[in-house]
Amino acid sequence: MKNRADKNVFDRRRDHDAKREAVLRIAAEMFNKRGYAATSLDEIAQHFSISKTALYYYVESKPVLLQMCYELTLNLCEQVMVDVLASNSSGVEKIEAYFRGVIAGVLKTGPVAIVHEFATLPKDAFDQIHSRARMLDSKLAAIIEAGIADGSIAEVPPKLTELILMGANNWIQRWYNPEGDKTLEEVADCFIFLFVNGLKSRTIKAD
Amino acid sequence: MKNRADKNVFDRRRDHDAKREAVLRIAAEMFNKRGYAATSLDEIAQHFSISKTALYYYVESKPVLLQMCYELTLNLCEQVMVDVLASNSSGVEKIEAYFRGVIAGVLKTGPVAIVHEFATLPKDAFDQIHSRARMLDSKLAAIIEAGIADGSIAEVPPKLTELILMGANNWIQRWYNPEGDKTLEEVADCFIFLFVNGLKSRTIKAD
DNA sequence: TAATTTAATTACCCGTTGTTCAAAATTTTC
DNA sequence: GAAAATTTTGAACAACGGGTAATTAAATTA
Repeated sequence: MKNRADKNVFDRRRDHDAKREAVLRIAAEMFNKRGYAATSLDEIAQHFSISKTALYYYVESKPVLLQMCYELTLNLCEQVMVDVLASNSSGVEKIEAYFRGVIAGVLKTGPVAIVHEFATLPKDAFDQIHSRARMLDSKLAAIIEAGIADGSIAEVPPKLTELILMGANNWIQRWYNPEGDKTLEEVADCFIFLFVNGLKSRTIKAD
Repeated sequence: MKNRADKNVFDRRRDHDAKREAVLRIAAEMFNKRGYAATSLDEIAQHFSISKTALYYYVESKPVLLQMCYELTLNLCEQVMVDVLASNSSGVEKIEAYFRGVIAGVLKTGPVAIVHEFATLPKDAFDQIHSRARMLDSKLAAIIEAGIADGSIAEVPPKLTELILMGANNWIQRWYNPEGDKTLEEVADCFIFLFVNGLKSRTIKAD
């Protein structure tokens, strides 16, 4: 469980930003695995073998910590979305590229969207995060609609499909273990295969 | 938000079991939406307009309440699994039947698996719930393996596929709103279509 | 080495929340 | 209507968790 790399960051060299980032990363990880409310600042501090109070040198408050986790994730997702929209590929290909990018990025760099616990955020932060998340949702749904129009995607309800896809994606963070026997690429491949090709075996290749 | 049917249950007629069940149901719902730690007994009590203390007449403790929610869900899922395994249909069909049954049952009758927050359960309860959940997981994976063998399912990694499917399924409880414009059948249909047929549009039908 | 800045700690406050207990209120039974 | 059983409440407790203040320790600069 103990990550020596993270710990060494706190070995008394002055590197405020690096430490803040380390805190953000494992906070996001713990929030994802156990939930925001169930994760105490004490636990986060213990992970670095420092006192709870020391965290306040890097983070304003627990809600703000959550907010920063969200922002890190949203920055990444939005960037992936921009790249995807810039490409002139078909609808399915865009969906595939988006989730591949998000799975690789979010799970690799650590910080992750601690899915939908933003009730405890300060009002203004909540509004901001919430609208950014909804914007991503609607862009994804729009891609699906466009995919149906361009003939690359079957006739599915776009909004519902988007919710299901996001759900499957969000859940990955709960069980994925970097030290496990599955690489990120394998997870992404399986994810994409399931949603694009489906479980059903096909003797006739359509592509 | 207020459910008059639930509330009337508490109008001073003696029906211990009915009241206990009502508590279980909305507790499960709140746990699912907000998370276990983030849901206080006060909030649950307020939903019925009774005092927090009154809950203890029906429930031993908060952890045990969580445990009972899990058990309700596991009972349902295991029953669906038994039915599915009893049928002599192909692998894909079994997968389809399982998720259709679980989506309909779990989301309709209310009580739901408050996904993976069992860290706070009493040790023995934890072990019990955990092993039952893992048993379901492995049975699902086994169905996928069998489906690959019988030729109805494409060559996917069974365990990974199972995790992704379960994730998508678990997440539904977070966003599904019975008062919304989508029926349970529509959700199940979309879910099944995505995983069985995939997003990709197909002019050539393989079945 | 002294002075200053940066980190981290200890001790403490306070609100929330799970839980208990004795007492009150209500319903049922007789 | 009285007595007994069943519900519900209100007050109080203990533990925990977020947050603050004062203090100490370390590291940088000079």
